[in-house]
Amino acid sequence: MEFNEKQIRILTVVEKLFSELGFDGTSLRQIAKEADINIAMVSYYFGSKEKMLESLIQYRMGDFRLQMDAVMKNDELDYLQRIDKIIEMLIKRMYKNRRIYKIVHFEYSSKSRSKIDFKCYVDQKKETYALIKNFIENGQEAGVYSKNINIGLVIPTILGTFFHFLYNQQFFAELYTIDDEDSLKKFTTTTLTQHIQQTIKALLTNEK
Amino acid sequence: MEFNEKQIRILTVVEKLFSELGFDGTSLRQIAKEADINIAMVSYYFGSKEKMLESLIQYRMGDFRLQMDAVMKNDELDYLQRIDKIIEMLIKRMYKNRRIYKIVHFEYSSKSRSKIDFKCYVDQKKETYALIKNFIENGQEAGVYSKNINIGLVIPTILGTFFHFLYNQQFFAELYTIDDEDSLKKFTTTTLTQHIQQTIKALLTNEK
Amino acid sequence: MEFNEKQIRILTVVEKLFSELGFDGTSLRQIAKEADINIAMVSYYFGSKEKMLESLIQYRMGDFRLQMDAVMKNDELDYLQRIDKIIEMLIKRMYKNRRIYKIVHFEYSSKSRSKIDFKCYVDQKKETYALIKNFIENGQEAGVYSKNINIGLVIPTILGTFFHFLYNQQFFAELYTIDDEDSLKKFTTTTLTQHIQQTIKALLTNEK
Amino acid sequence: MEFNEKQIRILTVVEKLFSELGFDGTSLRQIAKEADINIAMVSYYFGSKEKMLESLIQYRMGDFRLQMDAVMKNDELDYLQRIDKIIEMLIKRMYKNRRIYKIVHFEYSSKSRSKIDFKCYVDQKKETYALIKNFIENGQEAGVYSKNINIGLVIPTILGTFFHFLYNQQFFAELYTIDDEDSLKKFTTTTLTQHIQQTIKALLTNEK
DNA sequence: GATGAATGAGGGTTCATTCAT
DNA sequence: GATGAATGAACCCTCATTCAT
Repeated sequence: MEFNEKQIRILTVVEKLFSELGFDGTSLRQIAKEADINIAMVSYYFGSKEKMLESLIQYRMGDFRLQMDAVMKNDELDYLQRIDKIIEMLIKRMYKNRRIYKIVHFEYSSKSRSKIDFKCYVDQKKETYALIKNFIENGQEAGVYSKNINIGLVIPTILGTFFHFLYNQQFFAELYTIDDEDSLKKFTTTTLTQHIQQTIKALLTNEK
Repeated sequence: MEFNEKQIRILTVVEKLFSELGFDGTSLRQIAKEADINIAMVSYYFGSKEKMLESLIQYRMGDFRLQMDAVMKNDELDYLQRIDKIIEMLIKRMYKNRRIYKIVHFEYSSKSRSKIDFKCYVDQKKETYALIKNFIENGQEAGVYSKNINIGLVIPTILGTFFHFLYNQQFFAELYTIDDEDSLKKFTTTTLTQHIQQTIKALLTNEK
Repeated sequence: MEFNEKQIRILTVVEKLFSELGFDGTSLRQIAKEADINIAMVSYYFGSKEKMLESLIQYRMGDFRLQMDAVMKNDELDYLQRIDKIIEMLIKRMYKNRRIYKIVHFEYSSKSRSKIDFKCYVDQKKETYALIKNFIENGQEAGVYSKNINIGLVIPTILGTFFHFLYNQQFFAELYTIDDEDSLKKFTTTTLTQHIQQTIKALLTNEK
Repeated sequence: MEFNEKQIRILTVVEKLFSELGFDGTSLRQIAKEADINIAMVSYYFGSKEKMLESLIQYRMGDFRLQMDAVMKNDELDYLQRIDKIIEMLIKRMYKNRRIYKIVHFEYSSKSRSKIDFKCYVDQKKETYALIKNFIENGQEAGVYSKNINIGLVIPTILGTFFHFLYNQQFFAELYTIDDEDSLKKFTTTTLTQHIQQTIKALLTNEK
């Protein structure tokens, strides 16, 4: 499905508001006002509020799979360097798309949202899982990674650390003096990324 | 602040609905109906919807600090056994209170909820952080734990892994055949706990 | 009907709030809070909100008739001096009771308030009218006052001028630099009183 | 600001109900029912209950200034005839707009209504005052009117007499056998008007 | 294709009053 | 006699959506 310029303008506003105020906390009036469009446009373009969220997910989740393959098959790097690269890339992706992730995390885990189709999100999760699984298994066969690892839970550790940090940003802001978006981005791409890399490498290479 | 029997009944319903439908997604009428009370009771007892959430947080966050001290000072266990115990306890606590955590995670990270007082939650986070910090530093001084650790990010790794798993439960349900609350609880207290223990221990004891 | 100390305390608060916020604009909660009593006391003591207003009217309108007789029969003063005295007294009375008058003026002229019994107010109006009528007729027989006067409309002129000034106080505040209660009282008892005296005397003594 | 047909229909109902039941005593439901519109229309058209009152004031106070100029500059009439004309016109205007005046008198003098913008009303009052002031001063210079007059209080005397009569209509109904709207109008335009004309002329021409 | 007008439903809150104690 | 707890009804307002144009 293609989106025209106006639809994209709306979706950009929607993403911002949904991530800040939540799906139920955002009204179509706010969206219409902030996007400077008529309120009827929303229903007209997307059908309903729910459908609009689905469109947003689809719009944001579309172009993810491509990047990863490249990294994983890069033969110049060894397995430790490659996991560093993967984590770096995952965090960059999550940071860039943190808004849509927040929306999805919340709505996806709610019983009430059974009407919303999260196929795009789930598909992407499956792909990421498959890629990581394949990568770690190769590392295990190459004798670099420990065999005693619950592969399915590696991604929750990477992503979970990142998002838990993000959702408690106010709390960590004091601890690490993060006071604006720039410092947040910097902390994320340096300190936080390093911590996660360190953690995952320790897990993957630990003997016991 | 003390809560009487009726207030607790309401808060129990509120916790369930808020965690399933979100704060904005839950109406006072739903709460009143499910708790079998008059809708005016909500305002009467708590003042407002926002205050009701604060009361819920206060009610649930009240009795946490006590448990941890005991574990941390248990001299019979060595540092590796103690970190296992701590993680086990943290996960049990989070699992038990997963509903209120979900609510708080979402609302705490929303700009719109600046009116709500999350002091209880933040206080508890601070305490948990202080205890973990103290524990790890002791382990470092004892020469058991590596000195190259970002202590503030250890908790996000523990809690983040757990919650990311939880919020994507539908996804992992297929992977690990989790189909009801019992199997979820079992998986959490065994496989997931073990993974997190393994990860954190690897991180803490890793040389490099 | 007698009122005990607590009832009087309530009625004092009620008079203030009703005159500032109106009957419908004042809630029993506000009254209870300001009078520092339990909210149930209001219904308990007066039966209902409407009955409470009736009690207030009764309480305030009780002791009016006595003062006037004295002035009217004061033989030491001539008819021009006596009308001055009467107007002075009327304005003092109205100023002192301006709050209850405002309430009554509004509610008495409302169709919806047919439930409320304004007997006390009407009785007092009748008496005042009878006294003024008698006084002017005596003045006419004495040849001091003109015979071409609509006696029933003299009181509206006196009271109306006063209340119109009062109800548009904000407007006149600029014109006459009235900025607090003291300056209001001073203006009322001097300039405004003089204007009304001058007007009524001109009317009563005008030949044509 | 222009009002469409439907808005005017609503405002007509609003004026009637507000003047009979008061601002706080009238619910949007009553208005919606009587105007035969959906209750949401009120907020849709005017924004809020308060704004609706402002719109009503604006709607009613819009076209006043024009009439007066004509009368005041009518050179065919002498100063006594002209003050008669002015009073006649003022009373006609007030009678015609008695409802909105009642609403404004009450709400304008209430502390609670500080949110409502009475600019239109105040502006009109200022204009009327300026015109009367100018007219009387001209009469004084022409040697027709006494110089010993508090000009700012002449309008309260004219308007006050009228409104005090109106607000105590129930009382005067007995005295002057006024039992329907026709007899009220007749009394107002004849007897009451004459009384006020007589009073003001006596005041303006009185020597002392 | 796009939109202003309009609406039924429901939102959170406050109301005056009652009743058991 | 006095009061805290409780309630049904109503409050104003906003919601997502529809429909005629």
